[in-house]
Amino acid sequence: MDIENLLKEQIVKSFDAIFDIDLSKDEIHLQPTRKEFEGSHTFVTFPYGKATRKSPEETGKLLGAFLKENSPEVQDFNVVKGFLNIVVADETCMAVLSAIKENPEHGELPANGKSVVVEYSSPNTNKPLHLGHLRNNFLGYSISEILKAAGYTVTRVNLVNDRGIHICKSMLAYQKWGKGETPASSGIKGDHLIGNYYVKFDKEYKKEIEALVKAGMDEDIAKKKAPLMRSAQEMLKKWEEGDQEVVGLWKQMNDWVYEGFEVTYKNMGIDFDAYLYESNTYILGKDIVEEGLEKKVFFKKDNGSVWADLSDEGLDQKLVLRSDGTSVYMTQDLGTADLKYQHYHFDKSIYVVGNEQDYHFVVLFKILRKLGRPYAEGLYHLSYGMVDLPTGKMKSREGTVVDADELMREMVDTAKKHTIELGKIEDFSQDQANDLYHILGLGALKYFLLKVDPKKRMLFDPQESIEFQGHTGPFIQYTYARIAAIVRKGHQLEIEPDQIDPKGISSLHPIEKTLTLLLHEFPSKVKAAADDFSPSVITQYAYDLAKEYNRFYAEVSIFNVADPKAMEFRILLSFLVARTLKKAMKLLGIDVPDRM
RNA sequence: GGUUCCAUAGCUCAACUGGAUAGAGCAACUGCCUUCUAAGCAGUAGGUUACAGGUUCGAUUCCUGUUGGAAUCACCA
Repeated sequence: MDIENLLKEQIVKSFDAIFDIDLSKDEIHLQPTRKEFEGSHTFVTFPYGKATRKSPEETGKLLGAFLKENSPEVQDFNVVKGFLNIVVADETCMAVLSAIKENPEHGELPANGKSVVVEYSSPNTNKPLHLGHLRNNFLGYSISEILKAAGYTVTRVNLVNDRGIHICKSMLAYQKWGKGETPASSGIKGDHLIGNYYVKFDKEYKKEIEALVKAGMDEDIAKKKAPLMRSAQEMLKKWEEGDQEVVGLWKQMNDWVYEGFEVTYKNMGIDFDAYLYESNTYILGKDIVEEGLEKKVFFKKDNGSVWADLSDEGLDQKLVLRSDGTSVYMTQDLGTADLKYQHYHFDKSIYVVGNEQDYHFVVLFKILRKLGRPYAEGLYHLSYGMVDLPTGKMKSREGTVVDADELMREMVDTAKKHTIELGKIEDFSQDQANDLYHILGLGALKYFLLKVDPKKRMLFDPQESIEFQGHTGPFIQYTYARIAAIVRKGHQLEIEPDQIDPKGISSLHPIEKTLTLLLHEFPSKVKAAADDFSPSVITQYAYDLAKEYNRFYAEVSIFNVADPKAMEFRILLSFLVARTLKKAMKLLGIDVPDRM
């Protein structure tokens, strides 16, 4: 049963009966009633004035009266100007709650037989993960969970960027200045150790450029001629030729990085179904370049470089293969797209990549369409905004980044501090306490990064840090823990939620009704989040639900009521709110604690 | 300079895709713990939705222009 759908049907019938106007259900649009008015669903009558030949207000009144008379689900109505506010019947809400209780999979949509590949994280192996990566990872993980709940089969792929000039920069710096340092010898986590050398390279490289410019060289030329850059390029060439020493160093350093990443991913609670490595995929696109030349999608310039001409689509020309025959980013991505399709036969393929690469993906998708790839329509760039600091953009090379490991540690520390101050878990073991700090700290961080619309850039102020009060992860976790306490107390009284029948209460408190209808909305929120690829739909929903529950908690007594049916109803309602909050948070990759 | 995106309370964000008096949180101020967890609840204050036009019953939302900001336009990724 879907109340909104049902009301739409009733409204269609009413239009037919009263005005002899034939509407389809899809034309009817309902919106939530603003809380200053009575009711839950609102139908706007302004657009129908011409057809009904009545004022919007009169139209609303006629419709409302008809609904109240003929629909058992409509208990009452009121009309304000052109707004018809509908009050859903108590019995309907009880039936709704009963149905939700009976369905442990409430909020999980039936399997739709479609598969989707979600690519996210995709780190470079030359530096540790930072705040920007956190947004990427949390988004990718969450959207995967949401798509699963929406009925898709999901494969999560991490395409590791493990080769290229930037990797050689770290390698070169290590070779020159590393003195055989290892994670073991220095006590530095592998990814951080490598990152240090990437920064070192940039510092020395800049010195070289400066010196050359001072000697009278043009800056652009100096950037290319600087000895360090030339050495790095030479190293890349050796790597591509399979030079043993270079490849050996590359393997060694990448292994250190992977050890570091593994720890970070584990802390984040992020994982993948498959890994792809660019060192394996970078050659793949070359066949497609040939194919594109045959199909006249690409053309070759005199120097041998290959280009896609997209000027007929309002874009310019784009390089797909260098004149020396080596591949560029675009070449690889063409090849990897095919590879993914061969492996997974996806209906949709999502790329979770920052919006600085918008243009790249526009071009990539257009080319694949021109090449007649059957999967081209299912490609989607989930383009998310950058995370800015108050000081501006983060730059790894300049060391002005918020490090992921450090930030997570700080969040957990802050959670610990808050928890100890409140002193509610003094009977916890050390392990239990540490688990809780982790759940809360990561919950705060994930919620903070996911609550903003992915498309928008957002600001992170490390000074003010992340809140644990108000519109936050811990607020929702707290609400869950509160309800867990209620359920425990119910258990002591031998009242078990799954044995409660919510029907047959004499009347419902308005907040009980609101909560029930909110629970009822969960599946449609999951669908909306999946359709928009937007976890923020879920964060907002979880917040609204938790907020409303806390209002209920403050206003209504659960165990201190005369009517045992009313008490049971409230326990069941609480239980189902908790169940739904837990599910919603799971879609965000956030755990909830039983106590906090 | 071309293209794309953005601009909402002091700050961080919403606004169900064109609907009611634009909502939350933080920060400030007032109340509420002898009763189920105060990481909570209730309230006060805070707005010319960057600016100027236009479209219509109705605009934060759509169109045009202006101002300010970001990204991108590499034989980098």
